[in-house]
Amino acid sequence: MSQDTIKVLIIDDHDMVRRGLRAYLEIEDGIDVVGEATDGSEALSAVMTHQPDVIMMDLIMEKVGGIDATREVLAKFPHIKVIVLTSFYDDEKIFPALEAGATSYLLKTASAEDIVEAIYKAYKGDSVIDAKVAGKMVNRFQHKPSRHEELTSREHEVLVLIGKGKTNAEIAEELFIGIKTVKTHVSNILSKLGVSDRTQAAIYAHQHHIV
Amino acid sequence: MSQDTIKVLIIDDHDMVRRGLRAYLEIEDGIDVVGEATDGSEALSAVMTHQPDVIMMDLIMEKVGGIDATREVLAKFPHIKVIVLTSFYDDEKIFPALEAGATSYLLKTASAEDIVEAIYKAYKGDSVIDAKVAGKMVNRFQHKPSRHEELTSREHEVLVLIGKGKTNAEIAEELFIGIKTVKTHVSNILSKLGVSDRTQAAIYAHQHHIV
DNA sequence: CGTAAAATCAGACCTAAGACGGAGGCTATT
DNA sequence: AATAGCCTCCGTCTTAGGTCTGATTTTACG
Repeated sequence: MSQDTIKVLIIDDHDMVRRGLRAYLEIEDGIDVVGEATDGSEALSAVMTHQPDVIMMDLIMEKVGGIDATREVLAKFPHIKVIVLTSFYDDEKIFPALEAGATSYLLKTASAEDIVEAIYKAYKGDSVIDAKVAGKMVNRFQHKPSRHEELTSREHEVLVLIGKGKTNAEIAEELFIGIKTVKTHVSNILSKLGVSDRTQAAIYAHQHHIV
Repeated sequence: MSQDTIKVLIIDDHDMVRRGLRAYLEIEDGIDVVGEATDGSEALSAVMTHQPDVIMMDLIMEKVGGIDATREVLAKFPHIKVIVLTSFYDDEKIFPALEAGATSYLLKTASAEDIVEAIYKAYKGDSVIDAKVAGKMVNRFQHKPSRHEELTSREHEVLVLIGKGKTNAEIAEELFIGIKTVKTHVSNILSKLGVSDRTQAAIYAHQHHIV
């Protein structure tokens, strides 16, 4: 479409960040910031209004998060490139964002050059992944499908209750099963997660946001 | 000192945020951005170099966090006003920051006007606390000193290890004390936190980000 | 229909965890 | 000098947690 200038839409609830980003991008001849939105819920209409080529997307916003917004936008406009630009790099954010179709994943510690470069690359169809984030991705591919995905639904249910600090007796009562059965589930959970007691399982549950 | 212009130092590891902030402040006649730092470790030297009246301080930075930096700076320059400007508003950040001597606490969702106003107020000695943060403070005063602050340093240490999933034996080994002693500490921790077993204590530790 | 996985329960067994009570040494504050 | 809080440790006792082996029933799938 636009051969020379890339139309960029900024979606971020931090006014300050939008300002900073604009400052970066407005001095670039090849880039034109065509609009802004302050929440994922405004994303779709902003996209329709401004017809951007690239979206700079924050992940954590008041109403609708960036991941959902990305999914929505790409469902209707699959040609748009979404660059995630956020402060966080934990597993529970990165992978859903990429699954939702984000092209690149940058951290807000990125420099102006990094960001400008990422936009040009995204426009060409290339991806830029922050080094810290890339490290996480490597782990993901080297190892496991996040062990707890192997849990059966019942085991998952039990793990959630462990994560809430329930005792076996309480779990049994809550699930209308016997304590012996709960113990069986707990044992299976522990070995599947590769941990050695319920406390570590509870920690696992919290670190993986299963609570 | 400076009757008409307030000298402001920005400390934040997000280049973009620094840009945005500068954009806000540079159009203000009464405010002069005299310098920047990208990490808490640079804070002290930057303060000595630029002699600011007000510091805009991010909390989460690579090496030295904003809370420690605030403490350091105020120890040597108690007349400086520190405005915390961050994305987070959980208990474990807010209160330590205020205890460290921060004057105001703003979120990065704040508008230009909010920030400019906060700087003028801070310079006069007034505080500005974001509404969301203020809500947390009210809770704090209505209720409790976040139970775990009653923990002794040793107990806190033990709680951290519980939060890492260690057994009593492992904790004993790691702290060079007897298992019996660990048990005593654990018992005290449980009753102080108002929980009934180590698993709940571990969950508590994670939810309050003491890990 | 046959098979495999999931869910349920049982008994025997062992151990870590936690409660309770008591106690001595250390340090800081008054 | 004395009080108070913290850290350390001991023994005893009870129970919750966890393993292992094994078994029955239900559910799902080809």
